This record gives sequence, structure tokens and C-alpha cells, in this order.
Amino acid sequence: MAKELTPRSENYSQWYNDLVVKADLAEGSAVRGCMVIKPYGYAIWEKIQHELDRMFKETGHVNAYFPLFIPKSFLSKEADHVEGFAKECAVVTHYRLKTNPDGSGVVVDPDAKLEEELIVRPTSETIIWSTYKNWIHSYRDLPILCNQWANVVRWEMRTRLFLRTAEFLWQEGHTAHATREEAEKEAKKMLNVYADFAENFMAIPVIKGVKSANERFAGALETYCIEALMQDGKALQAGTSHFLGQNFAKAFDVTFLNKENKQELVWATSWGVSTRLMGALIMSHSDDDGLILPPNLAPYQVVIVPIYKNEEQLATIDATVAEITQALKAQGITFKYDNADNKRPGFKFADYELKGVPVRLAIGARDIENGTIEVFRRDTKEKETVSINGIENYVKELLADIQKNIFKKALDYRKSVTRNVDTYDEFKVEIEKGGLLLCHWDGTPETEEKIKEETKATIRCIPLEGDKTPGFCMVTGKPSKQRVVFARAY
RNA sequence: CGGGGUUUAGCGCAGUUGGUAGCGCGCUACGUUCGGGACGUAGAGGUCGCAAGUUCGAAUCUUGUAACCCCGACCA
Repeated sequence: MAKELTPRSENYSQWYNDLVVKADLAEGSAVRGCMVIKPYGYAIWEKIQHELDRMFKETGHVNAYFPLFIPKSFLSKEADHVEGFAKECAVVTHYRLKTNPDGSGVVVDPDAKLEEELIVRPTSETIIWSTYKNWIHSYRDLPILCNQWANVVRWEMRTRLFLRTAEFLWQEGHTAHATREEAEKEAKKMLNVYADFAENFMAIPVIKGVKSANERFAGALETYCIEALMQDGKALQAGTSHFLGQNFAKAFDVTFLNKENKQELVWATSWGVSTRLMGALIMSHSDDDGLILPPNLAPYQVVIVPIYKNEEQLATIDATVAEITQALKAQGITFKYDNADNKRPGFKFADYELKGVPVRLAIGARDIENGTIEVFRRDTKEKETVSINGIENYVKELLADIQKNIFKKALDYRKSVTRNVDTYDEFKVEIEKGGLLLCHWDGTPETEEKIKEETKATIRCIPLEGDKTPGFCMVTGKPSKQRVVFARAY
């Protein structure tokens, strides 16, 4: 019983921290605020990358890579953008170390000061738009639809594994368009890609929406987002897509000649998701026994555990398992056969539950005799014994069912904690209970700010879909076009 | 950057009135086990965060300092 987690009911954030570490996803590092993503955690991230990358390619995007370092002067070109990121930038000032005169270790060589200091990218709009300036001359050069997979650094005060780290991995798409309409369409298109991915691969229901001015990306005209709800009733922004207008084109003087031979400023978007998705994944589905992974993202969908008393029995089981794994493979099912003899079956059961493997097959001498195998599904913890014959089809259907079931469970939970609230008094009571509150708001930053100060709740988004009935702001009584989503957030 | 806490073996912790360090887990070897987190036996493993000071003697007392964690303000 060495690996028990703190129960969620006792301390949700402790449960999260325990789980990340004990399921071997990630751990802290020697560098404050930075994490080591361990092989099992990274395998999940790789699956996320793989699927998203495929979706980006399908929507016409290509990958490229831009530098980690950004000249300090670039960052200051777009006023809102600087404002948003200046407070959390790591800065490179020197390019050389030398042996400490007193002989102890190394020190920064004061003679190696950089002419212009370099910022470690907190995001890449500036370096990319300074580059696009050279790529774009004519409407024939547009659109540019680039994505990059990269790391970025934002010097955060308080960090948590995956949810907020000083360095994190992400993808950032940066596109350039000839018209406003096309850029807006692109931003919305990518929002839909993210929503599709979240729901169909991560099994996390999300609300598509628009950010209020307060929550908007620094430098954007409009920020679209997908908002997810965690099990503890707090919301988490899972992805964003920005319509940047011509702000960066202005800042970096990126123009093109249109068909009428006139100079025009280029229209831009950017969009990204990060390793924060790992946090969303963990907090959406898992339970007190460990991780629950959607089959579509599990590093291996099935684990097979042999139960044997001696070498002879193991040899027989190995032979049967070889047939089973071949059949699984033919169905495109990923698996791990754990016949390591230094752990007992009970330990393996608990360990793979902790790691969230969707399906476990256990097979022993008794099963061999009966032509059966024990099937365990992680999401409901149901166990049954079925015939080995046709097991690959059984497992395939089971995996599909698990994928569907955990999405439904998350959706049902969200529905159960989403409600309309019409008065501010009621709001103050309800927000303490967590969940999503749909309320009327007068659309002003002042009102949002007041609510945030008094209740710690923010507008997560103005939903794009759903009820659009107008009403009156719960705080000021002024007219409101539609209900917006309030919640406390990560 | 405020408020609180921690720092002793890989991890989690104990260490009394100051006397030179221990427990659990893990680890190594061998054996018995193996259908829900096995057990026995024998081992390995520590500049007690760092630096001064008090003392015959400091994990323990004093001062300074650093790192980390939690709670707030800021953020994906």
C-alpha cells in the first residue's frame, strides 16, 4: 500500500499533485517552477501532439520552427502585447561564463554582455511577424498557415505541475491573411479543431466561447476559447484562438500588394494549446485510485497480466498471450504484456489502475484450462470473465464504450453543476458551491472587475452556442444580450 | 512581493534535559511465494540545507543566510 493517493474529498489539489507524481507523469526539477515530464506522461503528450498535428495538417497548416530568443526591442513593438508579457519574461544578458577568480566554480563574464538583451520567448508573435514581413509581398504570398511545436517560458510566481509551469510545451499556430473575414474564419476554424479534439480524444466536454475584454490575449482583437470544467467545480481554459486583426502587421510593418496594386496591412491569427491539457485530462476523469485515461490517448490501451505459479505455467500463458496480442494488433489496439516476475499480480493490478490503463486482461492457469480471460475496465472498475475466442473484438468495443462513457460522465457532471443565476445575492451564494453559473452581464469591464474582486469568479467566456435570450445584468440591471459563463478558474 | 511552514538515508518521518543518528517504505542478495498492493533472512545507504558563534562536546542552543512548500496578489 505504498502508493495511495490523498482522497479527492479530503484535499483536491493534494490529490492532483500526488497523482501526477505517483502515476509517473511528471515531477519537479532542480529548477524552480520547471518540471520533468517523465516517459509515461510524455507518451500521453506525444499522442496529443500526434492527433493535433494530424488535424492541423488536414486543415492546411504546415510546421516550421522559430528561435527561442527574441530581441528585446521586438517585444516592445506592440503596446498591449508588452503590457501583457513584460512582467514574466526571462532575459538573457550575457553569452559567456568564466572561472571564478577565487577558484570556486564559474561566474558570468562581465565582459560578455550582449549588445541587445534577448528575451526567452513567452510566445512567438513578435519574432514570427518580424519574419513574415520578409515573406509577404503580394496577395499571392497569402495566406501563410504555419504552426510550431515549441517550449516557451513565462516566469510564474506560483507553479503547479502541468497546470502552470515556468517552462511549458505547446504548439502555436500563426497565420497571415489578405482579408479580415478570412482571418476571423481561421480563428474560428481552429477553435473548432480544438473543441473537436478535446471532446473526441480527451473526452472532455468544452464550451466554445469568446473572452471578455479583461481576459483577452494581449494584442488580440478577439480571443476565442474552449473552457472545460474540472471535477472540483473549477473551470480551466483548455485552448485559445486569437483574431489579432492588423495589430502585429502594424507593429512590424507587414503589408502586401493587393490585386488592385494597393498596399494593405496583413490580417493575423494565432492559436495554441499547451501541456496544460495534461492537467485538464487528469482532473476531468481520474478518481481516488488513480488516473483514468481515454482510450484514444492512453500510451497503451490494454495491459495484460499473467498469473502463474511456475515457469511452466508462464510458458503456456506466454504462448496464449502471443496469439491474443497478435489479434489485438490486427485491430489496431495498443497493449503492454507485463510478465515481469519481480512484481506480483496484485501489485500490477493496482499499479496499472494508478496509471489509468483503460483495459486490463488477466490470464492464469484456470483461464487457459477454460479458454477464458478476465477483463477489467478502469473507468467503472467492472470485471468479467469472457472467452478468449474473439477477445480482440470484445476489447475493441469495450475501448469505444469507455471512450464514450468517460465523456458522458464528464458531460453529466458539467450539466449537474451548471445553472442559471439571476441575482447577484444568489450568485455570491452559488459561486461558493463551484460549477458554472450562467448569468446576465452588462458587458462592461467594470462590472466584471467588481464581480471578480468580490467573488473571485471570472467570466470564462461568452458562449457562441446555446441560449441567446436577452435579459438584464445581475449586478447593474442594465440590458444584457445573452447569458455568459461565470466560474472560479485555474 | 506580503503571511505561515519545512529542511536529518532515494522517499516519508522520529530524534527527550546538548554526549557524535534511528524508524517505515524503497534498494541489493538468497529462499519461499504469485487469481487484488507477499513474507523471511542477510546487507548497502547520512558533511543532519549552508555559514559563523556558544561549548570539553551541537541534528539539538544563538545569529545570519539559502532553498523548497502552503496561503494571498499576477497569469495559459
